[in-house]
Amino acid sequence: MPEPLVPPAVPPAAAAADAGPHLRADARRNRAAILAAAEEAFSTLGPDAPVDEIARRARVGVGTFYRNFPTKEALLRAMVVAHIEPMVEAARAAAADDQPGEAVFTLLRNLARELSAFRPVADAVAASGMDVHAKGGATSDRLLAAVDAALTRAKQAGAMRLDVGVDEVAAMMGALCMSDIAAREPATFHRCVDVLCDGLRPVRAGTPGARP
Amino acid sequence: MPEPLVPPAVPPAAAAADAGPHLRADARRNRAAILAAAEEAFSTLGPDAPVDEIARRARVGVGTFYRNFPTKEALLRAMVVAHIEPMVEAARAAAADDQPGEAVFTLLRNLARELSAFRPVADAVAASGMDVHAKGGATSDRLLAAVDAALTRAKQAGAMRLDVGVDEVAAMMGALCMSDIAAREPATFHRCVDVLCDGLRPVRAGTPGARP
DNA sequence: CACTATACGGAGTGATGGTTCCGATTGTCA
DNA sequence: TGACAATCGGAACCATCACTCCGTATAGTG
Repeated sequence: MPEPLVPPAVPPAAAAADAGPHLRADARRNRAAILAAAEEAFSTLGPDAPVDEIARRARVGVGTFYRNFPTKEALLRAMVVAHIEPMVEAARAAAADDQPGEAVFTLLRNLARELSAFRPVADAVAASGMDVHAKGGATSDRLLAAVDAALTRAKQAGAMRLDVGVDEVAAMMGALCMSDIAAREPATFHRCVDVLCDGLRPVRAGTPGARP
Repeated sequence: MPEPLVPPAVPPAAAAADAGPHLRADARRNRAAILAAAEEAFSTLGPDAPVDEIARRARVGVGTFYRNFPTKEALLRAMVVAHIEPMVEAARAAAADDQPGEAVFTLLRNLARELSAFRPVADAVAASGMDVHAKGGATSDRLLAAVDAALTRAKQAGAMRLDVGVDEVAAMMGALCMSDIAAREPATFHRCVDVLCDGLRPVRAGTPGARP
């Protein structure tokens, strides 16, 4: 629990990208610009896009960068939560859906899309030494838990085979979305996601297998 | 074509890690030591292990490093072919096997093992800018072709569903083996490979789905 | 065993990138 | 509107890293 206590009576301040309690208008604008620029820079320039370049794209000096994020790692952490939070929401919604069967599969397809958008950031995180399973642990655990809940409900509804767990699903989804196939061959990528989803459905006798 | 002409009548010199035609004994030893050290360094220190560190682990000066490999990229290329060549062999053997059905699946399991050993190198290649689909293109294309042949024979033998191609198989195998699940959770990883293989078998009516 | 071509080691170089510092600028409140 | 405090910009700093150079050591040969 990083937040100590007494959140200063400004509960839902900025949903955009949770900044501190009371930033000056330009500061807030700059912070958002930096986040957007970083997103673009990592996508375009690869996992180790320089800070100077990110600042340049945000039309901001490096000084401003380091006032908003004490270190490059801090920026990455912020980007991670910005990406993962919506996924957690989606997973929770799917777990609460009253048609759990189809909900998981649409969830998985949505996660596939968002995870592959997340890839450049994940690569940057990996390249910068800090490993996700220590730093972002809390966040990614929450995602796993939410997905697990959705899977469980789908199993209860008989829409999913029982002999695969979150670990396997997460591993395969993660692997697929972090691979460069997602960016390079969208068509093949979607085929793979579909195959994966098909593979999660319970094996029914008499299912016609191959399409012509 | 970097080699001009007149290879000095020493055709099959070194199979270990194709060095030049006639190196002095210590030079040859050092080259091998560097390759081994690099393997270890990339595994331990991550994709951008410094050249100095590789040389140190090989108990060799940086000068020696650069005499054996004109550039870090050259080292990476050498490592790539060193990894991929045996896989090509294995794939060809599988394609020539007289039991194509089971041969593909053991091939895939072996490839899974060797691909995950290859991962640190692949990451280093990716991190160093040069992308595999241009530089190592020739080599990886040969691997793809060999695997394709094996798949085709398996399909002819009726051991594999017809509606997936090399692209899908390569994408999923690559994704799975390049993900960190292989290193972090070997058990889960093997489960996933098994699931993938199962998914490639033709869908037979009446197959009992979930194990208890 | 002596001699020479070849290989060795590691200090030095230039470039790149993360981080700091401080004078100039600008938003905000009285 | 005026003044203060917070923010801005970017030059400067330091560490890291790929790569070069050159004096020294050694393998291979007659």
